[in-house]
Amino acid sequence: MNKPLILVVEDDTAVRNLITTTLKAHDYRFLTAANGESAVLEASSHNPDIILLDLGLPDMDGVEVIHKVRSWSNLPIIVISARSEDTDKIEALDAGADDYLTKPFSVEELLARLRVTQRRLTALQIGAANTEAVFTNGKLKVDYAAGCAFLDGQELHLTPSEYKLLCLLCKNAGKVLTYTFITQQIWGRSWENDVASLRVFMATLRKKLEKEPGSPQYIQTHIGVGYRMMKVE
Amino acid sequence: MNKPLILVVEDDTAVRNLITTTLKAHDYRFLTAANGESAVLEASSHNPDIILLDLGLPDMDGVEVIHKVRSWSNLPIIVISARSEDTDKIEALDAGADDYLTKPFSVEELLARLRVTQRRLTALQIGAANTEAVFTNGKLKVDYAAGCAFLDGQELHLTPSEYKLLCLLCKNAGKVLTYTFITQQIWGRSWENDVASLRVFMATLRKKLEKEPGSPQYIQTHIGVGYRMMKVE
DNA sequence: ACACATATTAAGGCGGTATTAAGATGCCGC
DNA sequence: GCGGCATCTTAATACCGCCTTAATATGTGT
Repeated sequence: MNKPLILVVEDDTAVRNLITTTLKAHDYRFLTAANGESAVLEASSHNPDIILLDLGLPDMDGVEVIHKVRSWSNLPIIVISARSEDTDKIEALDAGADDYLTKPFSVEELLARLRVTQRRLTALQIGAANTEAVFTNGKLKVDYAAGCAFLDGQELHLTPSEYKLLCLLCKNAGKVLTYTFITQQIWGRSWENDVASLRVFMATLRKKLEKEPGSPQYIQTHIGVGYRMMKVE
Repeated sequence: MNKPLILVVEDDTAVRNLITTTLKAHDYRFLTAANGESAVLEASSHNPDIILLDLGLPDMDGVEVIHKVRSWSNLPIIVISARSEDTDKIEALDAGADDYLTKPFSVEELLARLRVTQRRLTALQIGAANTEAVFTNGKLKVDYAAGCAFLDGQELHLTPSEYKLLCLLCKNAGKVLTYTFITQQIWGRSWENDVASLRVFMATLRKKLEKEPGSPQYIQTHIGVGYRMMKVE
């Protein structure tokens, strides 16, 4: 996977800088937001991998931010807060947060918890059921650990979106995946336009891995429903 | 999902009882282990959903337990420890723990973090191929989760309406379904013309799954009433 | 044999999907 | 900060297949 993109939501400039310099030093990319409104905006427009969220924001309560993000996405949210009360923790966690650190926090612990979250993300892409690191189907091979795909021994040059799409289909091989499910997994949302984009990606993906894109061998269309990875001998 | 099974690993009897009574009160099932060896054994033999792990065990270090479990499984591990040093936290998290609470911990917070973990588990199952919803009748198979049907092991290529119709009959196997009921389920309406369409769909469907469409084996006509999926041996 | 209900067949219109290309965006090195 | 490259988005068009409809054939009960 490429460098993960972290959205840092924190109004205190000093703390924000501390976090961002730490992130930069450890090979993360990052965005920042100083209030709730821009946090939601950044999250929806840049689709980060993880959100680091301070609860004490000037314009709205942090829990509200969690709710808004959760309304369209389930990307990991790690809360960093000065409030150490149990009720605060519980409220945030039940609202949809994945972890909760209290200030003052150790930078090393933050990094460790980020690694945990990342580990979970990559585990997700491999799929929970089959712990196989390599998916094989006919002449198609997908090496999840290496993050690349092969057809007939030859490596396929796939864009990030194409690769995600292929992984999703492979890890659910045999099942029909609906348009909305696919777009939610890839973009964390499901708008009308995303389905159109999905069709474009499907076209380019098929062109790369199907010998006759007209009569696909691997990816089958289910009209009005979605797509499905066929099991090839 | 059924009541989740929690493995509680804790050598202090008092703390262990506190945790287990709490779990029992909140509709969890649980197992217990008082040392590292039995913890690994229980985990491998009973396949719990989540492990609650105390690091201070008499026979081996808790981190070692994490490593052993992680060698074959990635089930969620929540560490509960008296050690509040950063290095301890980081070591455990990097070894494969999913969360880390320091004693004394709030019972409510523990429950909240358990809910977070559960939420993550169920979210995973949406994408994973765990739901075994398959209808079987003679040589006919309908995989609702995969969204496709098989006859004698061979996949049937059905149009959306044909598939819907087949599902409806299968889910009500043995019952006679009236024309109006079927059309309302498929199109959400019941006009005169829809019954005519239904007859056409029935013809194409039968042609695909009946060996002798003249004397149907699976779908029986009830004149003046509707159709019925027969139960075949 | 007649009337009625159901099955079959074929043709046309329509909607959803594939494909293409151009414009927008973001990312990288300089 | 700027320019070039790759990727993503958006829109327009062509295409294919499904659905509908109607007309005809077959079957069933009286």
